[in-house]
Amino acid sequence: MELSPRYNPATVEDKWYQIWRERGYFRPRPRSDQPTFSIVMPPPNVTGVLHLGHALNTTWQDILIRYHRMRQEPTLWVPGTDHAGIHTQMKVEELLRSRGVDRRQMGRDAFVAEVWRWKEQYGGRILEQIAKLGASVDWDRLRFTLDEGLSRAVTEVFVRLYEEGLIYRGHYITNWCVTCGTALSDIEVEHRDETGTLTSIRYPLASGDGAVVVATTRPETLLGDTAVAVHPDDPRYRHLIGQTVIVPLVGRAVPIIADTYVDPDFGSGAVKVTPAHDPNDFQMGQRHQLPTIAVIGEDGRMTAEAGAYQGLTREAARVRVLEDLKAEGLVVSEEPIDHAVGHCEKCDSVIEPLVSLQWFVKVQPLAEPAIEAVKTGAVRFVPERFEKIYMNWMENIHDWCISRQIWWGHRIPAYYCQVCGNMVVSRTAVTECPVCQGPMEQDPDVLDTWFSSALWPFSTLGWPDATDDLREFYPTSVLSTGYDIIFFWVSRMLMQGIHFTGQKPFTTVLLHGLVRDAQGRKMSKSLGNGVDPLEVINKYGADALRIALVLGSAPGNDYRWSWERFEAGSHFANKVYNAMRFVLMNWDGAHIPENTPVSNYPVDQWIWSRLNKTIRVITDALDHFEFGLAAKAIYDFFWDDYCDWYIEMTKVRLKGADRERALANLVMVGRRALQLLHPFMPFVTEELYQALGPQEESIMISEWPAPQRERESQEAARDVETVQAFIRTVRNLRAEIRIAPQAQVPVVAIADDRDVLQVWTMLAPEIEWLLKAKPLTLMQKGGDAPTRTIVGMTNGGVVHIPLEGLVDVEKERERLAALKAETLAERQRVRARLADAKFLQRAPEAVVLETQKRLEELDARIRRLSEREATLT
RNA sequence: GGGCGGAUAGCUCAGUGGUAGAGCACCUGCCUUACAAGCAGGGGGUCACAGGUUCGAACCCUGUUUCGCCCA
Repeated sequence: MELSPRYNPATVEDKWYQIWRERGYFRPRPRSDQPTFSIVMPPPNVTGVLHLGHALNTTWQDILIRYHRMRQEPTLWVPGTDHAGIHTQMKVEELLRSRGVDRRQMGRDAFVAEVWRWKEQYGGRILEQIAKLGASVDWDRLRFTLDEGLSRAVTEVFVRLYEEGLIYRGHYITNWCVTCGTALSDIEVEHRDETGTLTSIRYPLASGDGAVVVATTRPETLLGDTAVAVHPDDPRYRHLIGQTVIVPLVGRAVPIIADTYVDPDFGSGAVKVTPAHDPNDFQMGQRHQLPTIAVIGEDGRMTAEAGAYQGLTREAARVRVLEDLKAEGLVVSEEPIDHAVGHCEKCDSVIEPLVSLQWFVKVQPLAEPAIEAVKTGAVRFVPERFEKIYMNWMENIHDWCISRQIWWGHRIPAYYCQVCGNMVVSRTAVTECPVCQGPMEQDPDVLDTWFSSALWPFSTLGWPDATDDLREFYPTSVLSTGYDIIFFWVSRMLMQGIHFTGQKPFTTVLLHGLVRDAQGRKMSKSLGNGVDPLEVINKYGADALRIALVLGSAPGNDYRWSWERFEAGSHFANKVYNAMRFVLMNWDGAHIPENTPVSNYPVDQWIWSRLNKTIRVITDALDHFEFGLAAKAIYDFFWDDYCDWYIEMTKVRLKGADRERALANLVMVGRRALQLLHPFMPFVTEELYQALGPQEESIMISEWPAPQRERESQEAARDVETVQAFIRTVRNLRAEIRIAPQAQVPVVAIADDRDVLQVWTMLAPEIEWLLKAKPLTLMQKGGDAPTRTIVGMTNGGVVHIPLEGLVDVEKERERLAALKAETLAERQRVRARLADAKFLQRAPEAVVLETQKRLEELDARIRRLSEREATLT
């Protein structure tokens, strides 16, 4: 077989992805009584472009999916995209604006049609990118949150919640984005500390008898003040409660009220109350039946209620109000203050709390079972610590504002009579008022995008219909996502899933961290510190990207990307490729059946021991979502054990009579190594597995390897380790005296006893081969020790490299002395430990035995060193 | 203010009661025909600090410092 010495991922990856897809491997195998394994992919935004965070998450999921598929479980991974309401609308609006078109001119229907056109054209991009990663998703089950079926689920949920009294409509204060022109939920607001000015303003008492000073960071809202509040127990103000003050500039007489919300230690201990523009003031307003006067409008400008200030932006109004207050001598003080300011998650403008008519979900009744599910362990977070974060949030949850004043999304299924105002919430369109037969119009608002995402685990499987998919694959097994959307998404899926299906939507919540740059900064467009995964794939291949993302990643931990990591990944892909290329160059292609007789050759038994252990480690790690550990285990096995030792040791047998047996084991172990590696690096492993004469049509559907104890031997493993130590010792000596690796050199080794000699002798061909040791003389202690040599200590004996005429006796003596000092120091430590009665008494027997063995070896080494020193001439 | 996480080799990070690890970087020698995207060898760490528990602590507990995140 002709193979290039360099692995070229580009020629391999697309080919295999297409074949897998055509052959239907991504679809779940037919039903059986076996438990199924299923994941619904977190739907990326249709506007999205793949970034490293997606790549990491997709890789993790694909690893799990491929692993479970190889375990022969019916396995399903559902792909899809999210319509991403505000986000997509903004994007298309921007596009239209560049063409000089405003959406309001177009009208709703034309605009929505435009967004659909955009979606059809670009919405599939991110899916193609996910395919490039090798994601083995079932494309036949591709879903979109605005699909007909999913929209039906959304309507059904809305109507049912409404009927159950868990959805209501009303005038409440909500977070309003003046730029996006819509209400937002609490979690869509990002609070950031900013330095503002705390202005203390004097409000004269109506009695003319003095004044009350209040402090505020938003003087412009004073125009809408309808009270001043103090703490009921504050002795400074107790006598004023119930009195009236005059709001400056507007001259409005408002009461002084008592409310425990007021913090007596903040500012003057008295606060102005603006129910229309502050959530806490709104609450106080409700408690005290205060009027609500909106002085700031939905466009962020002052309303008619603001009188002379009407039409000014809120920022300009702040300046003017301050000027006017100063002119009247009412400003007592101004001092800088750090305080949290809310910003729109999407557009970053400062959020304006406003009172408006919105739809809300009453969350608490839904939250309770969702809390319970995590408490009882029915749903588990990985890593566990996020359960606390989830609980904390859920136990303090607020009602959820779900209406958005935009056009792209699921329209609220509420209809209003244009004549009598009657409202109907309905699964189907209502055109005629059931009360007065007047014309009905649907609510213009759409639902929060997360409302539909919350249904994703069951809506994608066909709910509300009782489909086979639901029966078979719901609850899903794992939900893998970033810890940053636990509140937005995970909590809501749990609530809705349990409420509507009676079952948890998933068993495990697997959380990955943020992907950051090498300096630990978040990736952002403005910093330009991100990297396009496609660029990495083009440069190094998807396999390299995947293994680099997984090596050293752990649930919940942030990941720092760097080109070096990707490069290391591509080196490994190349290593794997070349190892198999070596096997293929030697192998004539003859069938090597899986029931090939067990080899009793120690090196073969050793590699099987290593392989079996690796299988156990990887399997256990994957079962516990320890991707980094699993990847490390196969990486180390492949590179260190299989390549650096097994292949190298096997080369000598490939030249001799034992060639067939060596090859058979090379191939069999190689196949299994590829299988273990397949979930991590699907493409290169398939390419090579096919070349190695597969037992199955594809590695993807081959059976996950099980340890084969009959092929391993603990004794052989120990013997090979003894020889490895021998080889390392000699290599060390050779390096020290600068003997070129390919230069032949005589080696004389003296074993302490017959057992050691036997082990060495048994593997003499490998020793000779790997060390270029010629002649290799193995003997037992007692004969004539060679002179004029340099020596090294190894387990059970001493090795000599004779250097007739080249040995500097003085230098060698120094070297030996240093070595001996080191060994003595170590023996001292080990002896001290063994002299401790408590250690002997309390440490596990195995540890004690190991320590004793170690002391014996150290004793032996010191003996050998002394003997050598004595004979050095 | 409350909570969470990190602090381990020059850099990025694994490890998690029993002799400190990897990748990259560095030094030395090698194109030893699978791989120079490689091989062999090497240097480099009071595992943030202080106490405690333990026969034994990088690992468990307490506190401190410091960086970061989330919530209010």
